[in-house]
Amino acid sequence: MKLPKAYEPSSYEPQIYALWETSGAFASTGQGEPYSIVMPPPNANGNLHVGHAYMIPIEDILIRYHRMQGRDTIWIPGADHAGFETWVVFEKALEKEGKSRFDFSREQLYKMTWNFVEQNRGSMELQLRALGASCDWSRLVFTLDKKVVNIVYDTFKKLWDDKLIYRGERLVNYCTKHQTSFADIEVEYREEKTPLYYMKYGPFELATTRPETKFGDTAVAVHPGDKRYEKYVSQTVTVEGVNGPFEVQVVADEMVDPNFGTGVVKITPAHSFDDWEVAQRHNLPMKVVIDREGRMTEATGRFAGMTVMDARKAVVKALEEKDLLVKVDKGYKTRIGHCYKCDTVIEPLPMKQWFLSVKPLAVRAKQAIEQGDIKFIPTQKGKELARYFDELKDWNISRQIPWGIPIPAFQNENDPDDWIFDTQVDQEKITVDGKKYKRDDDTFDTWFSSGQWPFITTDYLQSGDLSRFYPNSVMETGTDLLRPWVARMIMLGLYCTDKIPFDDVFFHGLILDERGQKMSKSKGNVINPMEVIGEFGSDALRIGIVMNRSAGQAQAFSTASVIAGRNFCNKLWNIARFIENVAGEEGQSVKTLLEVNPQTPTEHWVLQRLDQARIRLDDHIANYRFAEAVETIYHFIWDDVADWFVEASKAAAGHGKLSARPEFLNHVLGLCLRLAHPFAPFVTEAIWTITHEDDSLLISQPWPDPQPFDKEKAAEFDQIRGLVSEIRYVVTELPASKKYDLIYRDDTLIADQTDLIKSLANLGSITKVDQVRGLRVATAGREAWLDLSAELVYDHQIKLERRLADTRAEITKLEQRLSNKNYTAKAPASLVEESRTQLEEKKELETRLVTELNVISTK
RNA sequence: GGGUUGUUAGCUCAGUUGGCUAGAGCAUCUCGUUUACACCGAGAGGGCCGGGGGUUCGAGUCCCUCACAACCCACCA
Repeated sequence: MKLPKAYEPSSYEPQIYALWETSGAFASTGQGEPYSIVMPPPNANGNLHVGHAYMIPIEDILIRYHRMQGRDTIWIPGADHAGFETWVVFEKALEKEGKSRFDFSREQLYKMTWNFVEQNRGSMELQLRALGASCDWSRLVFTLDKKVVNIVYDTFKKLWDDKLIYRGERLVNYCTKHQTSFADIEVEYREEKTPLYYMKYGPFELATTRPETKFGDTAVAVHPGDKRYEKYVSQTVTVEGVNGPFEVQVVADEMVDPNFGTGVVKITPAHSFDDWEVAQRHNLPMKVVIDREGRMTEATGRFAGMTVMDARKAVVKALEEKDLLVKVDKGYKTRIGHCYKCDTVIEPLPMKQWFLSVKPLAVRAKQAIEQGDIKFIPTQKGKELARYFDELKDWNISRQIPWGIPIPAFQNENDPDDWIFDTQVDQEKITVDGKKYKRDDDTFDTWFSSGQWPFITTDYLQSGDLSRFYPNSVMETGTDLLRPWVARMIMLGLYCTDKIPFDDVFFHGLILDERGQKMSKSKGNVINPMEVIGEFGSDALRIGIVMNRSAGQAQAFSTASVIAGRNFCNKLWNIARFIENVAGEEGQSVKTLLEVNPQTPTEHWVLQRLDQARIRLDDHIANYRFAEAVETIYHFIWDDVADWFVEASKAAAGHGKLSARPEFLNHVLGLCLRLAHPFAPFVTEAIWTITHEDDSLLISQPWPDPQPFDKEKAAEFDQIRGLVSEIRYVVTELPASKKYDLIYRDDTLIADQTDLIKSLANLGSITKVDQVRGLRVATAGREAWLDLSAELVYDHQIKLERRLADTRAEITKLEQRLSNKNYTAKAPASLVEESRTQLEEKKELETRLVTELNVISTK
């Protein structure tokens, strides 16, 4: 088949992907050393974003590369039920229909959400295909699949039996709109202006931003060293309040800043995280005054039923009326937590939750990190994580949304403290040993189940056929998931399997918009990867996003780089077109890929370059330097293959000479496609399948072996390149209307490669002469002259003079360096030797330049 | 307040354990329609490597310090 003139990604990519998928190329082979990646599961019913457009190519590069290396490779895709995110979307859809979650039972809600997800599912899977993800779709795991739930229950049971699960009342970040608690990391804090009210408070005066919580006060705290209030500590004082007098204890606690406000703090254990801590330390009672709807409770008397904000106004007014308000600082600023979805102010509320005692798990995880059992890229992330394990608090694993894995626990109807583990979560009530139990309606925190992802997806605990892929070779994820996810995978992985879940962790940074701003819907600066693919192609996006980017750094998206990627694909395409044409003219077919040994210097040279590129790619990929790897393949293909090798092959192509042997061109093309395939899978595969008449696929080809080339021969071509570059440099400055001639004497390389040099340097002729004239091609160090008129030579004089000055400056520098005894004594011998050689070369060049200038001036 | 990262060409970024004249892409300038490619070719220009100090024969790279930016954690009653 013939290659069409231009590469149109959109007309090849879908078919190419379908070819791969139907051929079974994505499946593990069962042969060789296992190499595995488990994909961080994208939201099942969402769309991919640019973050995925970075994550997927990286993982795909690793997978394709190792697959070609002959490893037994698997990339397991996943789909996330995305507990909270999906829930919000679903609830909005419900609201549109004029319904609410309160109209349905939990079972109904779960089923409805399931159907909702099913309906909206599929787009992210299509988008993964558009990105070229060579993952094994037959292994796709959904985070609510039965097997996931079963393992999560086993883990919960194991933790339960190990007494690491407990029911505790804790202050939680509670969103009164979503009726759910949040992990600390899910709360968005913002600095805001909020009035600071100074009020009379028994014998004290104190400041608070939340006067409405006054009814929940059970103490006041002062700093232990604060002389002003020393005498009150441990006393009970009577406070006149808006609802009449009440009593509180006075405690001394370090958390109080004696310099802030009046140095006195009212303690409301039920509605403030700090106060909660103080209450724990001093055994203080707790009084709840705000309910889950965000309204004041009966305990607040006449304020009951008011919203928090209304109550605040009403209480302030009441304080004023009772002359208890001293002053108001209206300019006070503080950080207030908001629900990251609906922006409602987060209320700290005490609630019964399931907790996991993380200490024993964290200690083990930290130890593993400190022993270096896991390789982190970038390295600092490991240290960050080790510190995090020190300060990790017990993990609240309950969530109050129906869309998730139900917690398999039941409560005795007659004894609230009697909880049993049971997996019959489809039953609202069960009877065990004659006692009636009621199901807990909470679901697990998403991270509790996804924290087990590496061994769930590989069926490790079930010794399934994928268990050889655990631990995973590498976990590739975003820096933002270091704590919520990676930390948990390590803890739970060690706890459940006694193994670290992955050998390496690679963190990719956030992708910012073109101006370095964080992307957000509200800013309207979100880049849709599918649009980029539509415009430039999938390979272009992959290359553009991987190049100019390093691990763990938040960096801007760059359309220019995507364009570079597109151009690269086009370059590859056209190299293939050229080779196809030559092969066609010569009657050669590309059907078979035979090993073809190099003959000419050009051929030796290109194999040398190819080998060097291969070695560098191996090294870059082994060290997760993807941007450098892309740069390596880009420049090898463009500079070495297109600009030198292909150009050089033209010199002989028209002469029926063998230096442009079509079979060798084909051979090189095949090697290039293989090297480039992990980075630009679509275009390389398109070229492969079009130029090969058999039904082989590039995706399944082996990575190139070391190449047979002769260094000496390759060096000859380097000599030619030097000469050609020099000629081009000189000729560029000359009038462009005509071709120039080269003359030489006693130069076998030039004699042997006349056609090549003539073609590459675009010369009129190359002739051997006895008497030279014109301008010597000075820097290349060959016996060659450009046959120029005296005027042209004279015009070039200035350039030569400048070059001479530069050369002399370099000589001075080198001489200074070498005359420094400290340098010659302390620097490595090889380096000093290098400097010496360099000096020699520069001096030779100087001599040639001087001679040439003398010749010019005497003319 | 604590921590992390960053500050290199007009823009976006590389620069691996300190070592040759600090690189790339895009952009800019000059020349060029040589039948693979104008999504091209040949060539060029452009950098007090954020400021200051130090260690070293040698610093973009290590140390100190300052400035600015981003992010994370904690705290702010």
